[in-house]
Amino acid sequence: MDASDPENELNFCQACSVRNRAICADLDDDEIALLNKLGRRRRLETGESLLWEGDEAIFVANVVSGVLKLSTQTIDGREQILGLVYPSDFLGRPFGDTTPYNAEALSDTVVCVFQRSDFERFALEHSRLEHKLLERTLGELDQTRRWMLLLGRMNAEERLASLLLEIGERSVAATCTNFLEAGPDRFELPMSRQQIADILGLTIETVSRQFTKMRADGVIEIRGRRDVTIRKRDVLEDLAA
Amino acid sequence: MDASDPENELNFCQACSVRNRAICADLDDDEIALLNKLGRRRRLETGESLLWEGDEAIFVANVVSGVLKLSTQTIDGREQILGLVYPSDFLGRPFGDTTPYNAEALSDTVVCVFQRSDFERFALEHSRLEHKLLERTLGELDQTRRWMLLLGRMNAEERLASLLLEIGERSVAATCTNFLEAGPDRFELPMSRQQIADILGLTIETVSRQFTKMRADGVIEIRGRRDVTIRKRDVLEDLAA
DNA sequence: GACTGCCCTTGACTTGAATCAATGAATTGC
DNA sequence: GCAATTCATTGATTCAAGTCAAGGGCAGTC
Repeated sequence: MDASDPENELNFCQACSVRNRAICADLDDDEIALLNKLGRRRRLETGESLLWEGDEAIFVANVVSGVLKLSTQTIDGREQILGLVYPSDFLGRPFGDTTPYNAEALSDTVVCVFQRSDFERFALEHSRLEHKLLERTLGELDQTRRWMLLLGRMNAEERLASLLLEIGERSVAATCTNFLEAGPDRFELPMSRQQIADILGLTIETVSRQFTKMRADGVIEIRGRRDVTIRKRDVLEDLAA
Repeated sequence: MDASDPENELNFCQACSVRNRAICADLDDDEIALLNKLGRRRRLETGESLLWEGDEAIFVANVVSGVLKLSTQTIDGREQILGLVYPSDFLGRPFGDTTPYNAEALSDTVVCVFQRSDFERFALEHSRLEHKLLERTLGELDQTRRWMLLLGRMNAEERLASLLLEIGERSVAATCTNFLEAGPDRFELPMSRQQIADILGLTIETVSRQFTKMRADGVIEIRGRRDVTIRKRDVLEDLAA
């Protein structure tokens, strides 16, 4: 048996890298052992989907590593990304019949998956888990609402500035040492220009023009396509306002 | 003592009109009696605020009657309405330090207010309440995310169509018999044109033009400023898509 | 190292919503 | 019952972002 293959570990929770940050954080060893039996690890490759909007809600999951996007679309195919999901974040719709969004891996990803029915039963019996889930859901709601101000009232420049600042924060928080190792001022974009457009409610061309403008103004530096360095954080923060 | 004044009733929960729909619905009589001691009723006049964004989170509340708006704004004053809160809905930010939005009454309103600390203590000890709150928060998150598709990807016509359909549904659900008594096809708008603009991320002029266009197309009928009748529901649903 | 394909960028033009400005209609107060 | 005020509509114009179209550059492959 290969201990480096997460699916083969007998108690993967013990060695879980998000053990102290995910909703399982407050559980004691016995509870963790029980939960461990209910879940299983699953790898997703870049571009692979875990949930489809409108499907019966069968799974819920914790993200162990990687990034996923949550999205929805209009009937005629315009996509809107609803949020990004980083390690230790929770994913899926407990206590509901249908999945309210698509979830697709933006990078190679490992998730810890539970049958929704198993998870719900466990949650109802272990209120500490349910409490953690409540706190997390309330936080997510706050963040989603902040995003509404961006989508409803900000222009293209303000939107991109806000996103860059947020990705900087999140990529540090998610990895503890983000792999470009330069704090929130240097990071790797986890998504394409089109996906950035779908997050910000813009088109790919508008996003590209804003990147060009910010680079021309010396606010950011871009190496390759995805390696971003913030050069004038104060200016960026003013823009995001 | 005047029993019609909610603030003077000894056990207002017993006669509460949202008792079976609010988060208190699953509590037994003993629990209700306890909760009753913690809360107090408060009247708000149209335009009066209950919560201010950024303030320390001191209160949480249930809406008993009336409608409130939740809003936030950019530094330079552009407002975005984050949601409408109807009877039986929950309001405020438990398990968080600061209030994430402004809450203002759109009509004369009665709320059932709790000190956040009291409410949290009660919730932690009564997991049925906490479970209800979790379900409600998850539902709110779903709805907020659906709204992101509107703000990010829909044009003015689609936005107004979506809002009219939603207000129709909500005003029936909230009042059981909405007072114009004609189901989801006739209802009173609980807000001004400016507020509709702030909900939809548009300007008042654009909203007004869309109303005019829908009326000209025979899709809706408007008497006065706020009494709306849906004449061609199918067309409106196609537009909202 | 050139071929291939996919992103991404840039330019030219269009368009939908915002802005600016004026008028009209409803509500409030005197 | 009329003035005052607020709210809503309509028109003219501007502008930011979308659309359409053409290249450019990087990554993988043979």
